[in-house]
Amino acid sequence: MTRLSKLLREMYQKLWEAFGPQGWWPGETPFEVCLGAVLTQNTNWNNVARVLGELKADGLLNPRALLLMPEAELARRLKPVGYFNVKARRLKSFLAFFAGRFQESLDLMALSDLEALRPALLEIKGIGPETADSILLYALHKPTFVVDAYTFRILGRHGLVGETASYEELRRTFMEHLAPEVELYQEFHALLVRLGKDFCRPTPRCDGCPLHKWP
DNA sequence: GACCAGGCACATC
DNA sequence: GATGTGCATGGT
Repeated sequence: MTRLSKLLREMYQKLWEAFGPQGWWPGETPFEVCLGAVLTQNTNWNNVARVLGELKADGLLNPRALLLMPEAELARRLKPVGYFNVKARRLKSFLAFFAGRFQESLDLMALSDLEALRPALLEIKGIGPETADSILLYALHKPTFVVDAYTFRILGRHGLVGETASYEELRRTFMEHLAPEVELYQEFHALLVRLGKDFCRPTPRCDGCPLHKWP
């Protein structure tokens, strides 16, 4: 067992003991998870939940309705999440990809393997590495690790990776040192976000942090 | 009123 | 490859 795999397991253990299961991703259907992944880009989840709730209440939280909706109307509905023009365009490009290749069926999409689907998702304008990995891990249950701003900050501050590490370096760090288990990856990422929100802020709040002065 | 939030594309050096 | 900029609302 390498040093890193030991540290990562230890970190996961401490977070689990401190916070318990996070039950991610919030969302009733895989499709809703995909939309949330795009809408939450650089945005507070509360704003996303509001917009998704409004779409759901109006019966519009499905591929067909959103494909038919004019982009300008979609943008108007996305206002609370910020970047609404950009995100309307990004959702439209995701929907087009999805309808074109999988006939609106996430079940078919889930049949594709990770190695084929990840590059395909990354081809879509507006789907970067974090959004692609979120869709793969939480909507399609593929064992890929999601790296986000909190992951960079937490691993950097605790000296597990260099300050200049790239997205792929961090993703590889997790995937090469942990068993490729979907549930483990889901909980670990969610726990890192929880830690980031509660303690590992841009200005740290170390008082009470379960990883204080660790390792 | 500043700072922050579960990024990404694109231009430029 | 690294670095800078635009995109924008809502909570603290």
